[in-house]
Amino acid sequence: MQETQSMYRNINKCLNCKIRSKIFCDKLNEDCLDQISKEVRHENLPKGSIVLSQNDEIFNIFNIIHGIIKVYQINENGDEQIIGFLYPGDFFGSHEGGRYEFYAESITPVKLCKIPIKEFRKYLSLNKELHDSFYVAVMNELKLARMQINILAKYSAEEKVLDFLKMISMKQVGHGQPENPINLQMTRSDIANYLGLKIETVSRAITKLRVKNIININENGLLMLN
Amino acid sequence: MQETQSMYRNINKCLNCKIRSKIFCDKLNEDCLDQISKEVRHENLPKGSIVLSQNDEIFNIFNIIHGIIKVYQINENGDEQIIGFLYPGDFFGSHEGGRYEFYAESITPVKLCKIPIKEFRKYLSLNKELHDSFYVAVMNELKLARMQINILAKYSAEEKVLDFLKMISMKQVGHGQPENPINLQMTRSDIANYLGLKIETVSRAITKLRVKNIININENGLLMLN
DNA sequence: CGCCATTTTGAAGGTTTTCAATGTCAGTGG
DNA sequence: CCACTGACATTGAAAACCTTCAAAATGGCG
Repeated sequence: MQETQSMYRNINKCLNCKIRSKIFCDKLNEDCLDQISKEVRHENLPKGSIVLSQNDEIFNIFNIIHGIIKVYQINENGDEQIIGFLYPGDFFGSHEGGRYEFYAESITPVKLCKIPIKEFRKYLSLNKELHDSFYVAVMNELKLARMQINILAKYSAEEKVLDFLKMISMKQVGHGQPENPINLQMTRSDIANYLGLKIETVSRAITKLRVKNIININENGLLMLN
Repeated sequence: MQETQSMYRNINKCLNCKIRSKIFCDKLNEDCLDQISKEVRHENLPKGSIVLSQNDEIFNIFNIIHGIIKVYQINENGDEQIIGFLYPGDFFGSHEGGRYEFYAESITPVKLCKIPIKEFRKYLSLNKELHDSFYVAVMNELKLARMQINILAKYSAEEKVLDFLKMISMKQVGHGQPENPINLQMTRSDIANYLGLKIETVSRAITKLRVKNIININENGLLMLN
């Protein structure tokens, strides 16, 4: 009886997963979903939780069901460098070499789907579609990294901030939110770090954009005026 | 007779490939190497050749046997952004979505191994080790992209240039050259573009490093004095 | 309400860029 | 053989931009 109930819950967890259509799990058939849902755990974490740490051994990979994660590396000088903000439907935690290559920290309360890497690898080798889908996800990471390179190398502070706002707007759309208003859950400090600027410079850039009527800030949040 | 000779040449091409130990082809057994060597073409191109173009349909992927390739994207503003320099043993040309995501241009005379993507995919799906090896190569690209992000976001012009020199030195070692002297085959303009600086700033940074006795430039090339 | 953390604003200082000129080097033709 | 040319690199000075340091304003939360 309890067994049945447990299985029922498990099936629900993956089969009825809100973000499944957006991720590689979409490639799994009902049987697979049934099986893997016995292995995955859902975790609710408060804002500011370190989900995984650079150089730690990889035991799990994660999908974001709800909330926002910031991803950063500590470089050889001991400086923190943010390399991405992840939204519902994004995954993280798979790296070559057995160890995580960055820190992942929640900047809002989050709900995560935690998949043991060992189980996941099993499904990867069994399911070619899953494998391909996973490859697409990695290539997408690469695409995002190169977008960040383009922003860092080319643009002025004002352009960087504007581009950042557009990117966040797109991320929102990606998980079913409206593109406007833009909900900046991260601090100015995080934005500055991501863009290779100082916090005061980001603040001034936002002010300039406001004065130029490119954006507007009111009680509803930050609005893009195009 | 001619058939035999042709096959013999083909076997030689992959089996005796100078860079095989450094790339995913290393995972193929002799039978596979024999088969695939019938599909690959070796191409010798002069300096300044555009090997592939952003947004073009993908027909081939490439391994570098000899020479140096620069890889760059044209962003929405029409600006060129260099995202990497590739050396013998590096591969390029595989992207998600069926179209190349960057330009690849030789900055020295190059010898390339050109593999039809269709054939390559066939071997990928047949050979799990090859698949894994290929995945490692993609993850390595991601690692390099993130190194570039760290350099672009954090460092001063002088630190950027010094880091660039170290990176090129490592690349040299990676394909069997000594770490010193550093052979800068790319122009100052390319270095500046890669580092998000102007050519004059790169030039000044190199001068500063020379004055500080961190590097030395003589008829042998650029020497790192550590 | 008042505290603390975060954000904004101001002014001075520092670094990089811009514009301009000079220097270097390889290839070409007189 | 040497001057000329064009591409690339270096240097100088002024301007622009970003950072630093300092102070004021804002906003969430006990």
